Amino acid sequence: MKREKPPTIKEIAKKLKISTSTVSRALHNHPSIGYITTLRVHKMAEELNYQPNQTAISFKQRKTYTIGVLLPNLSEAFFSTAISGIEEFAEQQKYNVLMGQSLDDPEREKRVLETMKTHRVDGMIVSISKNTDNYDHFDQLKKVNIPIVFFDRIPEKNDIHYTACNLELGLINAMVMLVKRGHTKIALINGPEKLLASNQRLEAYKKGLDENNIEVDKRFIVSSDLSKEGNQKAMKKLLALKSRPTAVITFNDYLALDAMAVAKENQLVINEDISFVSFANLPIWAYMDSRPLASIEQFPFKQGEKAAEILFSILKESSNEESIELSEYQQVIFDSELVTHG
Amino acid sequence: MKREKPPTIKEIAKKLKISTSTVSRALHNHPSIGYITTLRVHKMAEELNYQPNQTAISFKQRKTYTIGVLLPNLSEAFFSTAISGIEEFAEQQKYNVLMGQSLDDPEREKRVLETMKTHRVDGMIVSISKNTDNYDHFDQLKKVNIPIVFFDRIPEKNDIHYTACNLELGLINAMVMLVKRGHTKIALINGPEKLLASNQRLEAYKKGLDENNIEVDKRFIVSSDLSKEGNQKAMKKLLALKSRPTAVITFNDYLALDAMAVAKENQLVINEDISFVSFANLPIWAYMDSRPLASIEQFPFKQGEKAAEILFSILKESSNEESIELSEYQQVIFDSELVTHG
DNA sequence: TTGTACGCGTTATCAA
DNA sequence: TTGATAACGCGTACAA
Repeated sequence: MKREKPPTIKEIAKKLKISTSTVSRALHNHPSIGYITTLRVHKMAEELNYQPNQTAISFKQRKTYTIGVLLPNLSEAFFSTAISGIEEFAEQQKYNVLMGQSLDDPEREKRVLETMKTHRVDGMIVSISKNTDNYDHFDQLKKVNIPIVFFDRIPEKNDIHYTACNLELGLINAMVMLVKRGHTKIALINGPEKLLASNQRLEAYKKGLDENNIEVDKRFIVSSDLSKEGNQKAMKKLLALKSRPTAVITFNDYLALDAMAVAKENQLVINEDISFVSFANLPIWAYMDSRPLASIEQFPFKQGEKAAEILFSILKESSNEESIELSEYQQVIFDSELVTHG
Repeated sequence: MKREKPPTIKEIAKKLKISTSTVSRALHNHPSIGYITTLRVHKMAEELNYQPNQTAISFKQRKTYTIGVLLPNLSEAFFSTAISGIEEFAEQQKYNVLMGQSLDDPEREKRVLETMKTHRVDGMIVSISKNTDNYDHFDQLKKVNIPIVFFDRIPEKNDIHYTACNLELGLINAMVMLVKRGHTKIALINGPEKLLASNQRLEAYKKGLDENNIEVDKRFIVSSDLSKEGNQKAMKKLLALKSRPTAVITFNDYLALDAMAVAKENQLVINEDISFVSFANLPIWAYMDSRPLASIEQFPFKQGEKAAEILFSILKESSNEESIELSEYQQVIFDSELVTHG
């Protein structure tokens, strides 16, 4: 069984004894082609099961109708939700999605970016790995005119497009709720200090305390590398304090899970002896018995969708060759929302 | 700011006053090219920041070094875990992953498949939507020589490559465990009847009962459309029986969550008044208080990885033009494993 | 060891 | 309304 090549416009042309250019135009319903010819071409195309060779088109048009999405980890709920939103948007625009994960390894991130670049994706959506501190490889893409929209985990730069989530509002609402319930000893288990996301949480935390006229107690601020062991260690550190916190805000849901487990081991009753609030990345608290009082929702789906929207607006604009590089950087910040788990 | 075209071998050739073929060969370290020339070419390529235009190569070689992955839903843990495994394997092979989701809509499935076909992916990994009952569009791909490896949700045909998971072993082990604990009234909340996966579960369930010398009681077999309401309704139906089951096996973890919630509403204590076993798709039981006694693990990551492995073995083989279509269909079935949640 | 010439499938320009 | 031809970037058979 020989591998037969898919039909081309050339074949259609030959069978119909017309030129390839006529076929091409007929297939695109070009007005200059006669009605009958157009009809005959379409019929023959149907008959031969013709499909345009996208690789040839991409090559010629310098456009692949493909966007690249590079995320730290596809199996994390937060990111897989986001990618679902991105895919939906892209599908509507008849674009394809090329996917890669960095696994939080900067080297892998660079490699994946490289292959996406050589594959000539039209644009990219990127959430940077938590260990990335050098953004040169991203600038490289800019040079070859591949726009990037950063998503959620963004570099600390101004000359970029991005979507992100402002954690402040949600966190401050959380604190107001905690204070209303009588909590004053509110701790924070944060992520790695070098992470931008950690900084944001810390700042918001301090601001929240301030707005509620609570002094910052440094012992209540601990951090974890986000490994299970790190999480447990951080929580244990808090529980070892003479004056224990009565409420704990955690960097994310996974951390909350680990911290709550440690609390339970210490015979503490969740949401009685000690309350939790976490930054959301799990969708299933509603089913769980021990759960945080509330989560601070960051809307991965909406964020992903928006990132895609921004990217496509850039792509469209740059194909109207007139106005290149005219628009400013698009930076959309969603407000986090407090979701209580009654 | 003009969009400058990326450098090509032509440019390198011109600057070095040699021919493009020499450049091409030098870049591939062809032995026939002199050492010095090779060196000069590499240096110039470096200098100009040359990168081969993959779209041109794909076009010429009729090979895109891209595989397509089409899954029902990227935001479901089971599938996002799988895709993580697939991506890892593909990355090792320097392949790209084009991703799409059907959202269980056969029309969307068809559309996505179509665009992947026109984009000339080298091969595909597909988990079919639960509403798909016509496989013509998959056969189309076969015709144009794009191999497909089906994954987990596979069509009922023999002439395909696939990886899947045999649920029987895990389920029978589950039943043995249940019987050992004194259960004889074991119910099954199954998925939609037309789903292959439901059939498999039902067959395994019957076999499991048989091996334990328990009669099949039809009232103990109910099914759900897998919506939250459907799940609750199914569980309520079981609880409404005069002679209630003492153990319930559920189609998947989500169903177990809903069913357990209903049980709790009825003042039943999980794993005392009524026990659960589910087919696994959630990774976080360890953290939950109410959880099934055990889950039947289906290894999405391993399955995904294996599917990728099979696909690449096919791709490699078909590039050794000698032996086309020689090999048989590769069909790998993993055994499910019972994982207890002590 | 290197260069010339061609073709992959499509679209665009120019000519008829 | 249609056709001939060039071009996109690369690899390669053939020639030198």
